Amino acid sequence: MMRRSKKERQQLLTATIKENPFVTDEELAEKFQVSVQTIRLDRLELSIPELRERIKTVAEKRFESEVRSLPIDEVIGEIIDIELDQSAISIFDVKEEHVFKRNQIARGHHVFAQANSLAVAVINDELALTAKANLQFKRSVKLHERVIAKAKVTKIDEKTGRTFVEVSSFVNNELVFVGKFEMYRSKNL
Amino acid sequence: MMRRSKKERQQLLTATIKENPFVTDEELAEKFQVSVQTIRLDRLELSIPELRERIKTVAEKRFESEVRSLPIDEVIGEIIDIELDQSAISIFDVKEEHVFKRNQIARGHHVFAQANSLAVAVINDELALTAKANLQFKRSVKLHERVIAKAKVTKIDEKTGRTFVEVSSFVNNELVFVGKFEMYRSKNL
DNA sequence: CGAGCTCTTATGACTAGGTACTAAGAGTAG
DNA sequence: CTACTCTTAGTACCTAGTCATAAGAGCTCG
Repeated sequence: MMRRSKKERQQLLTATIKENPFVTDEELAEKFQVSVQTIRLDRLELSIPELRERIKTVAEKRFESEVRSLPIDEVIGEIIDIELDQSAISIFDVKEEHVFKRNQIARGHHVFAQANSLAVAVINDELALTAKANLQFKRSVKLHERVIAKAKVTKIDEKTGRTFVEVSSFVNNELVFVGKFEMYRSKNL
Repeated sequence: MMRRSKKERQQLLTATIKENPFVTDEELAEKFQVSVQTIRLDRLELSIPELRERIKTVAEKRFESEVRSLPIDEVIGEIIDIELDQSAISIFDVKEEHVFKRNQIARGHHVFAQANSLAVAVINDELALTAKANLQFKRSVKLHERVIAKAKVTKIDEKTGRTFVEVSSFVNNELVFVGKFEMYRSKNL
């Protein structure tokens, strides 16, 4: 890489670090064919923190998002009340990561996921899977709204164990979603 | 925290670091009421790397998963073919994070999410939302399986713009999921 | 032409959070 | 009593920096 003007170098520097925060001053000096000191002055001017600070920031963000995405692994939304094989209630706060950037409307699959995982959770069995579902998205859910999903077990087929769950989701008492789920369970009752 | 035996301390040490990799030897020494050297000997014995290495690892993992979770923000699964307002195909590889730990079966909402986001994507409009959906989970999808979802636009209501999309998902040519979506779009045609 | 300016490079002292190694003391078991 | 484990201490060294100071090169303005 040939030598460039200060301005040009600093622009490239910013871009380079943004793309790969794991790069050291020495590597950058090599890349831009300037001294390490120059790179440090550049970072100072551009308020770019040192390597270890950058790495730490990246790691911390991962740790934060880890916590956030962990419940996704089990139940979407927080279950606040449950009576197995009868009913359950969960709440789900719509955050930035759940909406379309363009219009701040929650993606359908998140609303569905809350309802679906509540339908799974309400079933008193180790294995519960969704067999069929009938969904109606009544109105769109927006960023920062709190969705309260209420599941009610409407019928359990005594022979097959097929369980029918109806989930209604509300935002401020307004119905936003209704889902009828037919659930499969491993053990018969 | 009172002093414990070496074994006990090392177990707690492992747990502590696992829970919070950002802790320094000095903080650990304080916590366990031993010298910093003892902590270092412990880490050596337990093959626990130093703070900066730990942080780096966390950061690197985030960087890897960044790439993986980025498309999640837009479309679940990778779109490999699309003809707007006609049809679309996407593939979705089922990974650890998509399955129930207990039985390695993919959670329904991931299969739904792939289909739903494909239904959204196929629509030639800035704003497309799911109004209704009818789902059938034909058989369970397991870890490491590759789901190929095919969406077909079956009808577009010329007045309202309501668009009907049928999505069929396959694993090795075997039908695993069918979804009928009624989609809402902002602009009439 | 020289003074002042920016830019670059160098140097030295210091920092955090370590590694690697040596040494020494306390307590315990055989 | 000796041998061993465990713990603590201290030293030299490392990386990837910070901060401050100094000096030289190249340009521009009067």
